Formats: sequence, C-alpha cells, structure tokens
Amino acid sequence: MKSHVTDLVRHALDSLDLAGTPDGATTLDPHVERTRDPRHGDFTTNVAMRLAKPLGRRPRELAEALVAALPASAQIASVEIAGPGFINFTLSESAGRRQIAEILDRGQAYGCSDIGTGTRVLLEFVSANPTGPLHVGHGRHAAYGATLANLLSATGHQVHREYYVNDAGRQMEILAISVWVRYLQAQGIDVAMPANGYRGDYVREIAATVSAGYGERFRVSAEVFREGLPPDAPDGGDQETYVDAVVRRARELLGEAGFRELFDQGLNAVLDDIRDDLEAFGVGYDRWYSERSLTTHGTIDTALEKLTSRDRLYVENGATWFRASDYGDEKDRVVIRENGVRTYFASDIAYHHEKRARGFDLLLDVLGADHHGYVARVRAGLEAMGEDPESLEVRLVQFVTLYRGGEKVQMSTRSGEFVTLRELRQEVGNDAARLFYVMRSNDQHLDFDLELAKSSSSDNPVYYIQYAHARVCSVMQQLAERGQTWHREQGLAALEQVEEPQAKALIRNLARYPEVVELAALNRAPQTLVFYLRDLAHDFHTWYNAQPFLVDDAALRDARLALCLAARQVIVNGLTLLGVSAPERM
RNA sequence: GCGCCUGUAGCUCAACCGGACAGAGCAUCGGCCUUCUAAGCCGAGGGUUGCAGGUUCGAGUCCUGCCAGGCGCGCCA
Repeated sequence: MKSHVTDLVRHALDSLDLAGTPDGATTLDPHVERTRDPRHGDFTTNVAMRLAKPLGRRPRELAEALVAALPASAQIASVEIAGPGFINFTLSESAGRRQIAEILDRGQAYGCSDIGTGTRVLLEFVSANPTGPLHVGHGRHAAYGATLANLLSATGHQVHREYYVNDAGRQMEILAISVWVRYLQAQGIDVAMPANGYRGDYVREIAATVSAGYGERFRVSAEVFREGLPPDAPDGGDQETYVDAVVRRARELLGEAGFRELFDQGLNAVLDDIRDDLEAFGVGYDRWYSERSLTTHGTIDTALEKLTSRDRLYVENGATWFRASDYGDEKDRVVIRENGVRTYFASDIAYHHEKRARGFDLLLDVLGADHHGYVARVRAGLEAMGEDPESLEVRLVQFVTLYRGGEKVQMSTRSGEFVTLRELRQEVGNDAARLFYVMRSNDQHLDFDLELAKSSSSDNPVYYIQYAHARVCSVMQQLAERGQTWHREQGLAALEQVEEPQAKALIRNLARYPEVVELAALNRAPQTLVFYLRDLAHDFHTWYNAQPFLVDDAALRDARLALCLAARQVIVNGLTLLGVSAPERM
C-alpha cells in the first residue's frame, strides 16, 4: 500500500516536469510514510517541503500543484494539504477490505516482499569460540542473528547463515590442556589446573569421556608433567607463560598426534553442545566454517600472497605487517608474528575475502560490542584486496545483564560461574528468551529480567501477543461448538458492516505489516517487529473487549471472523519471524 | 589520552534516509467479569529528550563543545 502511494506521488512529480531544476530535485525519491496521528490520514509525504527550496517555490503552492497532478486511485479516499506543506492521504474503506482478503489469500506469505531479490547475504553470527558452553550473551547474538536471517529472507534476500568456528589457536589449546589436567586428576594424578585454564564442570565431563574412551593413553606422572615448568600465577609466576609451557609439555609428552586427538575431543564435545543448544533454540546454520580449514586449504596463504603482490605488507621487527593505516585503520596490524605464527587477524582477513570469492554481495557480521575496534581492520583488509569496503556491514550487539527480580546476577567467565544459554532457556523457555533478546535495539545494553520473562502475567509481552492468537483460536473453537461454520466469501463481502472504530484501527495496523517487516529487515532492527506485534495484539484485545464476534447475524459474524483470522495470520507470521511459537490455547 | 556505543516519564525502553501535540509497557491511582479465556479492556496522573550552542521552514534525530555510563585501544582470539 505504501508503495502504491509512493508510485502516485512519483507519477505526479514526473508529470510536473521539473527537468532542469538544480540539486537533483528531479531524482528526489518521494518519501512517503505512515502518519502518527490518524487525523492526518493514513500516509503523508513531505516532498513539497523538501522541494520548495531547490525550486524556489512556496511549499504549499507546490503541494497544490502536486495534488492536482496525482493520478486517480480507487484506494485513496481523499488527499489533503496540511501544516507547512504535508500532503496527507486517506485510504478508502475498500482499500482496507482488500487488505483483509489479501492477508487471507496470501497466508504465511503475507508480509513477504521482493525488495532484496538478487542480493546474496552472508550472515555470520555467534561464532563463539568452542571453549565452553554458550552463555546468555551468546544467546542474544543467536536470537538477533536468527531473526535477522528470517527478516532478510522474508524480504527476498538470499541468506546464507554461517558460524565461524575458531577451531585453531591458543584458546583452544588451553581447552585441550584443561581437559588433559582434569583427565589426569580423574586418573588420580596430582596436577593442578592452570590459573588460566577452563574450570567449568563441562571440562570434567569431557575428561571423563576421554578417560572412558582412551584409558591410560594420555596418562603421565605428576613428576614428568611438572618437570621444569615455570611457576603459575598463584606461585608468583605469569599465568600466560605457565599455560603456554603446559601446552608445549602436552605436545612433547603426547606427541603431535596425541595432542591433536585430545584437542579434538575437547573441540568436538563443546561444538556438539553448542550445535545442540542452538538447534533447540531454533537457530540454524547453513554452514559451520572451520578456521582450521583456512590453513589446510591454503586460503590464508593465498590471501597473504595477494596482499604481498599488491605491496600491502612489510616486515618490521621480525613480524609481517599489513598496511591497515592506509585504509583508515588507526595503525598497521601484524599478520605474521615474529615466531612465524599467523595472527587471528590473518585468518579473518582470508575468511572475509573468501566469503566475497563465494559470490556474496553483502557480508553481514554480527559481533559483540567489545569487537568494535576490530571492524576497521577487517574492512581495511577487504579493501586492500580489491573488494568494496562497503560490502562488509557489521552490527554490534551490546552486553546482557541478568536480573533476578531486582538483583543483578553476577557472572564471571574466568571462574566458570556464568549462566549458560541452556540454563536460561530451561528457566524462562525458548519463546520468552527469543523475544526478550530482540526486544531491545542491538546497540542498547540489555537488562534481562528472569522473573519477568517467567511470569505468566500481563507484564510479559510474550504472553500478551500469544494470548491474542490463542483468543482467535478459541473463538473459532466456540464457533464449531455451536455447530456453525465460517463462510469466507460472505465474510469478505460483508466487511463494510464492521464499523467499530476498534476494528478499523486493527485493519489499519494489519495493512502496515509488510512495511514493518521491510523496515525491520532494512534497519536490521527486529525490535521494530516486536513493538508492532504488541501494538497489534493490543488492537485485537481492545476490539475483542468491545464487541462479541459470534453474533446471530451470519454475514456480520463472518465478516468479523474474517478480520479475526486475518489478525491471527499476521500474528503467526510475525511470531514465526521472531522464532516464537503461537500456541492455540493458553 | 584516543576511538566506538549509549543518555528520552519513577523504572525498562520505542520513535520509519529530520516532520505535525515525543509514544508503549511496568509501577501508582480509579473503573469493567451471569455473555467468545480478566494472561484482557477503559480512564487518570507523570517529560526543559543529560547540559550549552549551531544548522534548518521544522531537531530526540544532523554538527560543535562539555557532563555521565559502557566497551575497546596486544606480535590474544
């Protein structure tokens, strides 16, 4: 509907023949938007005001000329000029009726559009290091990313969801030796967990599995383990130095193959847990992309060679640097360390380049807010390799703070005392978790109140929306119990009999749904959809309270039910995009 | 010190490339269940959009400077 009005305005602009006017006035995209106040009609445009200056004409006079040039439309009941030069459009009653029919016709497809058709998007999200279970912060990434994927798909984008698995690197080695230490302890060997090791209970579980599957294969004596190791932090040493020494010790004693086996035991156990967790949360991926594969497939080498051939690397102090500062980054960045090991950044630069090589138009990364300093250098890397820097878009997700009632829940990753996503899901349920996570703008800190999310009361927006859906189902149930049936055509034909102001408000908002989906998708802002659904549920509840639907007049009853069913359809469609269920009874 | 994000009602937050009187929920107060689920509805109060300037016909939104909070500034990932 919005696009229809936009077309009308565009036609009017064209017919006014503004050629030769300065400042690109002729190419101005007429901006049509919903009014906030119903007294201003349904849609409004400010083109007259925006064109007034470049054309040197009075806004209202220009508005009159535009209105006169508007093509006729059955959908528009009236057009008025108001205020400083707004052109306000009021839709005809029949436009609303047509909307209801369209919603019922299109069903699940109502709200989908093709504005993104032809755009291939690679959406990367969560990508948490597989060093432990996902915690509540990752949950927000998962919910946000999954919803974004749904929104982009609904608007016609071709979306590919990817999880970048950091299965190489130091953190994973630390997990491996953490498992080793727990394994040794389970074998009765007296060794201590490094200060920097992973202390969560899941490490013990993995160690127990290793113990059961490998027996004494990785067993060493405490003396051999300890011999010549530097002091750990509690003994006045440096925890990083110590943990690195333990990693070297593991490689010596277990051999590269043995260490790799232990490493993979840890990796696979954690990764399986993460996959399982996300799947249960309704978050799916098209591909789990292994960081290690970048090395084994030579992707990093290829990327570095490309940078070398473009003269974008140099050697200094034994390390190889990328000239990131030539591309807007604060400083140059190391890609190969003095010890010959490639940095994480080298992998990531190769990874992003490879994403482009796979033909994606847009690389959309969802990252934690603590990674914002990272964005400039990845973009610099893409640009240095000849890619459009604009092809990378990053959405930062701010932190989550858990509250139980008024009390802040303390969390510390280091000690392993963090609330996991799984625990959260078990406590509040998937629906509440999914909705609460995306209820706030991604760049806003999120206070997640566990008590509120669990409460089955009016405070809880999840139930408020779901309840509207359940009520429609209940009404249909009642209809059946009365031995009556709904006649669709009769209902649609009789829609003009539905005259309650509450119903009209509902129709108006139902018609807005496709615009909301589009807006939410383009702005990467799922919370827009949440707010819309709450409003829509409110419109429905209000109408529900104002009028009985199951009246004796069959035509009127069918008409009201048509509207009910349209409302239900939109709620289902919206909740589906959010990954929230729509129960039939509550 | 530099960079990014944020600052809107008592609390948590919306507000569509700048648009008409800044909106919800919660909380507070007052009403509505013999009639399709009261997990609901109706009504009331509550604001100098952190502060000060600027641009504009028009600023919560853009610019500058302050103030406050969060995060980041590794040859870690």
